Amino acid sequence: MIVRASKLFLPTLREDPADAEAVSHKLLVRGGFIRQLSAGVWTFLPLGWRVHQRIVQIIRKEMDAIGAQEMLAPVLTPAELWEASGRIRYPEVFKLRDRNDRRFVLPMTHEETFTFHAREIQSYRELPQFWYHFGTKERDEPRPRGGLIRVREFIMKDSYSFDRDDAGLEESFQRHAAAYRRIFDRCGLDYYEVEAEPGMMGGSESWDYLCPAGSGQNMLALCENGDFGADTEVARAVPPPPDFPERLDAPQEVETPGVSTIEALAEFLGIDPRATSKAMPVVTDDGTLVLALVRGDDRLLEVKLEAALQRSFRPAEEDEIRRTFGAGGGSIGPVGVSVEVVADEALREGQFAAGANRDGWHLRGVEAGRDFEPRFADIREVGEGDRCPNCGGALRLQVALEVGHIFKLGTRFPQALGATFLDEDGQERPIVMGSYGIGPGRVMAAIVEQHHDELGIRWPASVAPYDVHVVALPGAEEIAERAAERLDASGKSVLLDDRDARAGEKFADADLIGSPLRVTAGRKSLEDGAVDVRDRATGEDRRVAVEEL
RNA sequence: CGGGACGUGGCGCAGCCUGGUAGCGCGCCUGCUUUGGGAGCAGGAGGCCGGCGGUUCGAAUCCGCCCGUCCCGACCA
Repeated sequence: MIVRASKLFLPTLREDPADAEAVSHKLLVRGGFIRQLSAGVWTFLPLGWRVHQRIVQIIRKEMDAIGAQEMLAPVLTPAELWEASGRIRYPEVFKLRDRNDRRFVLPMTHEETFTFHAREIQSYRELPQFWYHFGTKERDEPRPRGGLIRVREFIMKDSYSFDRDDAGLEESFQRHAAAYRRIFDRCGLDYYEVEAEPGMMGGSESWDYLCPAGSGQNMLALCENGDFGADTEVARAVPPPPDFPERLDAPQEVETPGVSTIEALAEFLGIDPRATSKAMPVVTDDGTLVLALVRGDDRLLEVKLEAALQRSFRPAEEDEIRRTFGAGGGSIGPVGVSVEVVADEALREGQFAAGANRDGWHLRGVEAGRDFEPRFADIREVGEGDRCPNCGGALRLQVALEVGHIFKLGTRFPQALGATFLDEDGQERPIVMGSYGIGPGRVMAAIVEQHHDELGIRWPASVAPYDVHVVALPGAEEIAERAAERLDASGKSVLLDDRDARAGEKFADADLIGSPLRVTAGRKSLEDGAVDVRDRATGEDRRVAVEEL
């Protein structure tokens, strides 16, 4: 197919849009791929939609290859389904009413809808099933940002597996994981498959596909030796060891007037800040007060504590702290308290300074197991300087973009919505479910984040808007046409720049748009009856006769 | 939801502090010249200055409220 630039709606911009920060945001807008309609709401212009469609097609092929069946579920969804699953209470769910006051939801994913249809599955003989669609998702995001990186409406490939038991789910999950790896490979992405925090989806296990990028909402912890990559929300790393002071046989009270920070405490006691501990009292959603304890130089990571407690929580308030510990926030500790203590793994060995539950006093030489009985859990945030849990190599943190997420959901939705089947023994059992999502728009943003230079985008051939960008310069229109036709005949998609514009402008647009090959027909090449072919990625140029294209 | 910034032709910006008939660059239209990396000259079109209210003889400019957009945080399949 030959598309003429003179007829194409391709509004390229010379300057970066003022409100863009992320590279992918700038280049996709400048290149005329996308335009914003409202915060987090984007239109794909012709070029952007072509790329989107190419990504969709790669996903579709790989989903079909594992036996998944494509269908299409609606956006408008009766609220009852979401009441049944309980997800209606999530604040980012768009809700609306019709003229008769019937309540609807605009889904962020389609677990409810697909489970609703899975109710027609009656026998183990019909299992497993893989269903998927490319559906529009809506999210009332509190803060959209970064072009296509975080949006309020987007298309997602979501698939759902239905199995009779956990072993079946494991198999379905692995097949999806393999398909996802092929998809991201074909898209030319550098990515990591990592354990993830399942968040509000729940379920027993989930994996994330994270792409290192200049912008993104996830943080990857990567080992210098390449044997470890994990989302910092779940990463379990080895913190640098403390330089412990001399061991004490029992905790010793020390008066520490006016000392409320870890730095001040370490300095006052003349010890390594790593040999101190920090107490964070929280109140869980059932009203229980819990004391979380991390090393003085560490930060508590809320999602990890939430996972450890299996409940959400809020920080305790000053009066709750005083009532429970008999001291203010800066002076509390784990010794002699009646509440549950969740201590970070880093506190398992050694003696640490801690608050004494007495204003203006601390304890030194506090030892877990001897002076208090905590429940240990990994609740600290991974930091620069940590070591790899596998090989001890240095970890570095890398911003990353989540392009896919797969979940072992189990029976939560089938149970809530009554999707059951009969097994060989005639027993009614809930279907065991998995769900698997990829955002093609995010994939597109991630590709641009990873494939660009100062001039523009360098699309991998598999997803480029056009295979070849033919630039027709004045006097060589005819040879350009012939080149385009020849390329078209050989099955390439061609963008022919036949606009009445200057050479520099055409080259700049070609670089910006970023198709993998550029073919230039102009006076220079005309002398040889040839064209110049340039590789966008390498910048390599060669002169080729039209007949040899 | 907390903090910060911004809103002026299509795009990027100045003007606002110190009120007095709205400006620059790019883009756009016409003509001539030019033509392998974003041309030159000449002429031209295009703006409820985000909205509403207030102060004032007079508001893009000062005050108030609202809306929108971006950034940081909280939040996030």
